Amino acid sequence: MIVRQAANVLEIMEFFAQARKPATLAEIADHFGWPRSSTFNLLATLSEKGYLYEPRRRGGYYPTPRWLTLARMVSEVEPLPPWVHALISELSAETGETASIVAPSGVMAVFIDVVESQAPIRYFATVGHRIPIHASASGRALLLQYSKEERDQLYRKIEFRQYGMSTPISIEAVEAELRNSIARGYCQSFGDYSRDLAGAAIPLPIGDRRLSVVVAGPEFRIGPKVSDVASLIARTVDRLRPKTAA
Amino acid sequence: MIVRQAANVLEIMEFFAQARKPATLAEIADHFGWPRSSTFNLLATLSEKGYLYEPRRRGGYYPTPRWLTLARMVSEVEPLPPWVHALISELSAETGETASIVAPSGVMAVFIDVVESQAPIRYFATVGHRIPIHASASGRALLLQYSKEERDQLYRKIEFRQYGMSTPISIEAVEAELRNSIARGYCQSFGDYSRDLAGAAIPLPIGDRRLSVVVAGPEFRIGPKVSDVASLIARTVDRLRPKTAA
DNA sequence: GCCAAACGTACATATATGTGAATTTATCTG
DNA sequence: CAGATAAATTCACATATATGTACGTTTGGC
Repeated sequence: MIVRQAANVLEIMEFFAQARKPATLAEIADHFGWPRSSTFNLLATLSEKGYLYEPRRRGGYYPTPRWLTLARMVSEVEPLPPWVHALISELSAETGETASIVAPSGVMAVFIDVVESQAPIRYFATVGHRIPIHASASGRALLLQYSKEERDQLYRKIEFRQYGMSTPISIEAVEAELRNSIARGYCQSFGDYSRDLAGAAIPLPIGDRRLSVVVAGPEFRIGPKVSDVASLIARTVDRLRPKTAA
Repeated sequence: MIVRQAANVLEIMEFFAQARKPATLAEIADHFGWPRSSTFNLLATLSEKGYLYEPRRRGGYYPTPRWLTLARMVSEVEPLPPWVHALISELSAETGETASIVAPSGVMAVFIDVVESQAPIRYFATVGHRIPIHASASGRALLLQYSKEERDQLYRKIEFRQYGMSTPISIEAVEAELRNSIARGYCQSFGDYSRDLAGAAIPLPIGDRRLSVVVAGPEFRIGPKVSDVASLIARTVDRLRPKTAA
């Protein structure tokens, strides 16, 4: 069950991140198609808790810096080493595609750092974006770091659906693709989950964290050069990763 | 009306900001005394939206860096000029008390930047903290920047309550205190709202934003030296504020 | 390797909550 | 400056939602 008002808080936050300016109750209510009265209650709650304020008289609401304070406190724990962000910046610059760091979350894979392509046609991903772990290059690069038992446990929770033509729709199909990936030296996906989207990924264990790096973009651009992209990723990781790292 | 599940999202976020480590469903449910089933729904919602993930197998939930991404986007708009944070850092260091920047929000005043005292007994305030605008030194320093008409409009919404012995409980009392503040050259408060708490504040208009600076601490420490603190604030502002500023 | 205890998940139902209509308050216009 | 218009707020009621209960799953102890 989805908790509506919890989701609404996030929607409001995303709204302000886009709008980048204060918004009145009416504007927010209209934007989301919410009743004014409900919007009033929500905004009042967020204000009361110190997360929204009215910077100018009658100038509407805006988030307080409290979000930033909290987000910083939370993100200071186990921050990604700086070379990891440098890695995807460089990969994105070199390939012209979107490069990301991905972490596991149950049966899903979550983007935890993203550098977007600058191309007009590009893979649009954001931090927090989620994709099925078994139906994506980056996800399978995570699965490669699991033991067989761990994978088996996961498989039981996965609901196999045919997202695209090449989606693996059985445990055996996933395991086969994992074996191929090992042989190939990297993971790849061609529209497994999102149409027209292709990507190359490799595992990126950091400390005891199981992460992966992925470069993804439209199939017609990535397709011809997957293996080049994959080896670029591998070489760049080799170069940037501190030699002493665990 | 307070929207419970909206507030709960914030509580969870604050919980993680304190805990600074992943927490399982059970831990979170127990911490707040929430039913497991409700907690499950909430966590599922936050996960689905990409704000929570499970970094390790069976290692519990933790916020994704998405919070940070959004908070940054939001806070990049009209950031406080760097000298403003330097101002309160210096004031806190010099006085040993908590120094803050405060903004108006309806009948309340909100802390938008805080440097906390290092003293064992200190004023504990955080960004997002709210106090009644009429019953605080910093709030009245905001009111001084309002026109009489604007103040009158505000007064109608204020619910005058006797928070402490010196709380102004009428429009006339507030106006009188504002006159005193002008004569004195700064605003002060002795337990107007919080017991044993005293502070000195002055207006700090920045661009078209009406802000104020306040130094606050326990009455026994601040009391004897309010006017010294106030003039220190004024001098420091004069020194740090760019001369060309609007 | 088994058992027990803890944890995570699904679902029907009572209830807290979101909503539409009405009221008050503020802003715009001529 | 008054009348009109739009926004913000309040409140009672129907309904969507949080929860108690029950079930399945995982883990750690022996």
